[in-house]
Amino acid sequence: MGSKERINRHKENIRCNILRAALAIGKGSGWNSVSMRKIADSIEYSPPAIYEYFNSKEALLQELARLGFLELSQRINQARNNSESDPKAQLLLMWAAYWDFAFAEQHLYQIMFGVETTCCDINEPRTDSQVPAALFSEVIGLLVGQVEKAGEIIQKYYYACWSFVHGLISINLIGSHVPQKISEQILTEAISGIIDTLIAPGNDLSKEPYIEEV
Amino acid sequence: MGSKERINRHKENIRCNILRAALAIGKGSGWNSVSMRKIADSIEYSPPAIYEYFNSKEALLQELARLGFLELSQRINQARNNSESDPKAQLLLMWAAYWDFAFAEQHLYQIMFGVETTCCDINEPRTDSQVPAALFSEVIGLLVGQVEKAGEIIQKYYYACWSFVHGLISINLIGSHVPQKISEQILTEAISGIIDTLIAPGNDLSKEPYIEEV
DNA sequence: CCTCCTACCTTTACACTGTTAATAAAGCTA
DNA sequence: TAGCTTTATTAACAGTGTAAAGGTAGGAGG
Repeated sequence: MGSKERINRHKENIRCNILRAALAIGKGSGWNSVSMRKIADSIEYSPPAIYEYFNSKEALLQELARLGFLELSQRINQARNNSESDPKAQLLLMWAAYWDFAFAEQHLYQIMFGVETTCCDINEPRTDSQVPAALFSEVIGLLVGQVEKAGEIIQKYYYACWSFVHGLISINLIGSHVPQKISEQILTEAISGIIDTLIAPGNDLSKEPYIEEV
Repeated sequence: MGSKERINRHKENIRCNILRAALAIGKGSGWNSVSMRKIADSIEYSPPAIYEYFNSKEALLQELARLGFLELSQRINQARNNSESDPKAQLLLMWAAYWDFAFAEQHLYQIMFGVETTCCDINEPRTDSQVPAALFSEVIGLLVGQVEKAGEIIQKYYYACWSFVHGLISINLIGSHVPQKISEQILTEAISGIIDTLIAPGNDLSKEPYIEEV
């Protein structure tokens, strides 16, 4: 009864080919021109055959985005493990990894965070997309220490860094002719600056208005 | 021959109706479901009639985006004029105006900066979209003063602020459940922080690597 | 006043799109 | 071998952007 596994392997293979084809078309001609028929053409199947593997085009693209988050998380994790144990240095390298991913996989980044794609169905858990946040938060936690309301402080600083990095990436991807070198310089300086305000002694974070209400 | 003007007025009116209809549909059901036929239905014309006024659907949406940039620029300008003449206070209010616009006109903001829409044709000048940058740069220039390489410093700080604000807005629009109050707090603190590093005495900006090469 | 011409608009049509229903073929199970 | 399940196909539907052809009304010139 090994045939069952062979068939499963075969199906998995087709599924993978579909994803690969979609990604290739997206990279080559933009996500707008990705169509079920073109994918079908590419894998030499009829268009409805794809629906055996994905419920809809939207689901297919979401799966691609999910794989993107997997890869992104891996890169961030790797950046952390490859560096010394100083949390600030770790954070800088992790954000650099995020940055590098966004440009190495521009098209994946677009469906992961593109306005039109992601904002629609927030019903489902989307756990994979939350892994990066967890990774960063953990390291930020090392800097914050065991203070009161640490969770909220961590969240706040994570969002601050993420906003900055994501914004800088978006602006670069849109094509606003900022030299990449300058962007990278802005990136490291800003992240470094945010972290410094975080670990500055005497910076009583608990004085923030929204935390005040105990 | 005043009829010529009446006709022109009439045409301008139809053109305006088309834009209004497109915006209404976009606001109501998302930009993906905006179609020439629905617009035509809404203004009670046949679909090809729209092509008398806009060369393509893309051009129509781009015109909407252009109007968005006009409105945005107006708001930023107003924020500056309504405030005292302290450049830092001005900048904070101007970015607040940018922020408010993004949420008051979420859908406009999406076509103005949506990944898929904007990144395609950068051939044309897109002058209207560059007005905000000019407005901010002017005020940043007041803080920088008449130092060497002022232009590059201004550009750098403008991009730093813009990235941050745009990133925070994007993340909020995507729907990542950050309480808006916290976002606004992050916003003002970060912008204020960036400006402070800018006007900090002894902060020799000309020491930056990319400026060094005289 | 009549003709012509131009601008505007509609109908029709084409080549696409995502997706579904009906159908055929192939392979495993009994 | 008979039947059932799985997998793929063809045909079709509703919708998309857009181009070409046709008509119709209103102003211009005789």
